[in-house]
Amino acid sequence: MGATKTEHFTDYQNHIATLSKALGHPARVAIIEYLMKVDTCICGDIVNELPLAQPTVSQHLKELKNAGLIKGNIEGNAICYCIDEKSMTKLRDYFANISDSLEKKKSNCC
Amino acid sequence: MGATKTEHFTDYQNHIATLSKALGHPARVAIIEYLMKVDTCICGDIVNELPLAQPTVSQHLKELKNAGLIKGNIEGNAICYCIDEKSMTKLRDYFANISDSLEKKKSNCC
DNA sequence: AAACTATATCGTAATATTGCAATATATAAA
DNA sequence: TTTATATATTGCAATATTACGATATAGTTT
Repeated sequence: MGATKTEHFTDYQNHIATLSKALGHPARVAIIEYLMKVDTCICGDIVNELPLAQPTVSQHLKELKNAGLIKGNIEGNAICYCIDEKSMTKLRDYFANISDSLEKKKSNCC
Repeated sequence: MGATKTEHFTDYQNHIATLSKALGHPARVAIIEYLMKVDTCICGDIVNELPLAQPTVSQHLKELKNAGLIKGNIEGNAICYCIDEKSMTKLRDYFANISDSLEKKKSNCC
């Protein structure tokens, strides 16, 4: 026990969970917001933007990358991280679909 | 160490993280999908829909409720859970905003 | 009241996450 | 080549999450 029983759920459910989980930490939300703000993906200095030590930031970046939310390219001395548009589209579509369905239903029982 | 340093981040970042984290487990994604499917919120039997023991499901429901993703009303013997529309709207808006901004930028450096 | 049903809580074991100091790696600049 | 800079990895302690058996709670039915 202790480990998530991923094998009992569908690939889609696991995928949405993986993407959501990656954003389930304020530091990682902050990283995404910083990547949005800088506009370009040529960006070092993510560490200086966050109130966390360098190894901790590196670890959060790795998790975002593993989940597929960001991409990273080696760019000389620094590394160029940027948001993976596809994953954001996937999340947008998922929640848009739920939101739209709820609006149509208007089952106001709660 | 070990605990998330929420105090260093904005309320908004923490809120998005809380909502995302709640969906960061396939069982909780499955619960949301079930609540969408049944259409009405008069629904017991969530336990029978999931491949997990009753206490585990109860715990997942509690987490979804704490995060504000679902609401629960006592309905006689059973409990009526349903999706909290506001939180889904919030997530939709958040990801729609990111997705739209990325499309406009088209900074195809990665 | 007693039995049944649905959900919650407690206690606990297994596992995962968070955070950071120390250290490694790799490119750039001098 | 040495030094500086940026990022990654390792190792470890503190804390959180996941899962479930046992048990509690609360309403329903008989």
